[in-house]
Amino acid sequence: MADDPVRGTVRVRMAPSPTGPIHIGNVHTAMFNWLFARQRGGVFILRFEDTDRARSEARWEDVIYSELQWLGMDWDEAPDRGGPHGPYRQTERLDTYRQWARRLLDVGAAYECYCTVEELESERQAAQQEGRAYQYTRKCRDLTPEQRERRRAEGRVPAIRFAIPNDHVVIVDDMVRGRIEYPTSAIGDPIIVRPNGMPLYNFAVVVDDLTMHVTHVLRGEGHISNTPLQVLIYEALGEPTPSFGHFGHVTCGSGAKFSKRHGEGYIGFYREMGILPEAMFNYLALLAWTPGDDREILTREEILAEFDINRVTAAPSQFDLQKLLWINGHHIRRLPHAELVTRCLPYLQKAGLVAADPDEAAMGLVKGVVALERPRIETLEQITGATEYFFRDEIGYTPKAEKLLFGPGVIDGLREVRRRLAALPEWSIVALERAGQQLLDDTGLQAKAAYQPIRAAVTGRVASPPLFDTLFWIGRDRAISRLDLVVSGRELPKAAGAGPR
RNA sequence: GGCGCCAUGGUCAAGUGGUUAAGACUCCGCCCUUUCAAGGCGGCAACACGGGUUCGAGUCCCGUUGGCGCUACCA
Repeated sequence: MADDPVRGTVRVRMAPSPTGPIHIGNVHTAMFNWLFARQRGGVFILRFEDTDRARSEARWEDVIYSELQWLGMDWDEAPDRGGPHGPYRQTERLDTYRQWARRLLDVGAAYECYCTVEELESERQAAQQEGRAYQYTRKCRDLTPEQRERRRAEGRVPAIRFAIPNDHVVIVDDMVRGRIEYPTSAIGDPIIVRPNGMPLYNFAVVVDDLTMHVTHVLRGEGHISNTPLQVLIYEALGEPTPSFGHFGHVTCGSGAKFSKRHGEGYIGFYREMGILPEAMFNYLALLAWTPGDDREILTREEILAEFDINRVTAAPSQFDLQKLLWINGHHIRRLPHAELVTRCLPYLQKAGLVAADPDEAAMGLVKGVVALERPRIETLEQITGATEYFFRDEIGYTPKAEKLLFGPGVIDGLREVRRRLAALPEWSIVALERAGQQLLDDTGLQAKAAYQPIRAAVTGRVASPPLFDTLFWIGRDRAISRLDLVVSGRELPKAAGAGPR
């Protein structure tokens, strides 16, 4: 179903203000818009609401493009690629707003208001002192042409106000929350165009959405209260009203609602820590939506095939890093191994563990150790901490490892281990396993008692992948020199980070 | 203050008048196991409150409370 039965092709949009790094919540609604469009063969539009010139910057537009790209979402019409209904930046559409404002004036649905900011402010304060809710008095609504002329002569430049119809209830059939009723008595006549010609948000969105033929306005719940006014403007203009749907907000961190600053609400924060885009996509899809059964780990394709706006919940939701990490772990484990290696490599290089242009041997080691850690890591970045002892000559020892190495009889045991490892005819996992078994047979020790000290001595920690794989990839020379150090009784270097292992 | 939206465990959530109120994350325990993970099994933990409607209410209605939003010459 490529087309909406009554309106033709589905057209949706994301309309952010480029005033800071895009918030997770906006990415979430962008994603639902994208899913809705792609599922129906529709069009996904990107438009920037940059009328707040002081705070809008081009670099934030780039951030938005790259975050969408990272998540695998594409767009059809936008400033960067044009489209039939552009331009796609509000500051480049001023003429259009002027034309539509003229039309509102002509049909008598809007009027010029000559009140000054100071006058309005004092009215507002008066209302506040009397304890009544302020609403514009509408005193410019019925100005005669002569009165308007007189004010102009005083040098006043008018703003344009929209005339809200009296005693009328606007009904919106919201796609995610059903019928919403809103009395017009709660809305004062709003200014829609400033004296300097700059349109205000609620007017500009309507003009943009109608001239871009947007069929479904899917956005955050913060816009619910704006919707009745917007519907009134569509009606006054005699233009068809799009369908509306309002998603609950996604909040991040402890209560802080709109922290657009760096940190938890910024999606790049998660990318940098090694969250896979497919995991982020998966997690975000599960916020306010479920496939209708118990599945939690889903691919982008599965989500695209099964997303259903009728199953989207209206309640707000809290972003939970723990669950994202769990989902990320699953996606890491389901990645083809070569692909996982490719994605881990930059993290290892950034940590200085692997050269910028690793040779074949280095890549062999990377592949080997990534395979060992694959079931253990939850983020790509964790690969560095988890595998550094495979790459460095010098390692640090955690308190737990140190304590274990000081246990009774441990040093003597390790001397014997060192001797056997040095004598091994072949350094392979099979040979190491055989030697390990031999050690148990000869000493009568339990595996745990025999192996943990070895692990601690060669890795500096008490937890690692299976011992013989670990030894194999550490290599004979490093393993032996680490054993020598431990056996020597010299003080062991401390592990840098307070890593638990 | 006025108006609007929202309300199931700590978190994400299933549920569309009749269920012992699913499932997942987190946490705890057990199994597996050379350690740590992964995996398997099990456990703790919820319908915000008060009234209705109904034979019967987490589900419908009203009110209260709480959270959020709008109430701008912000978006």
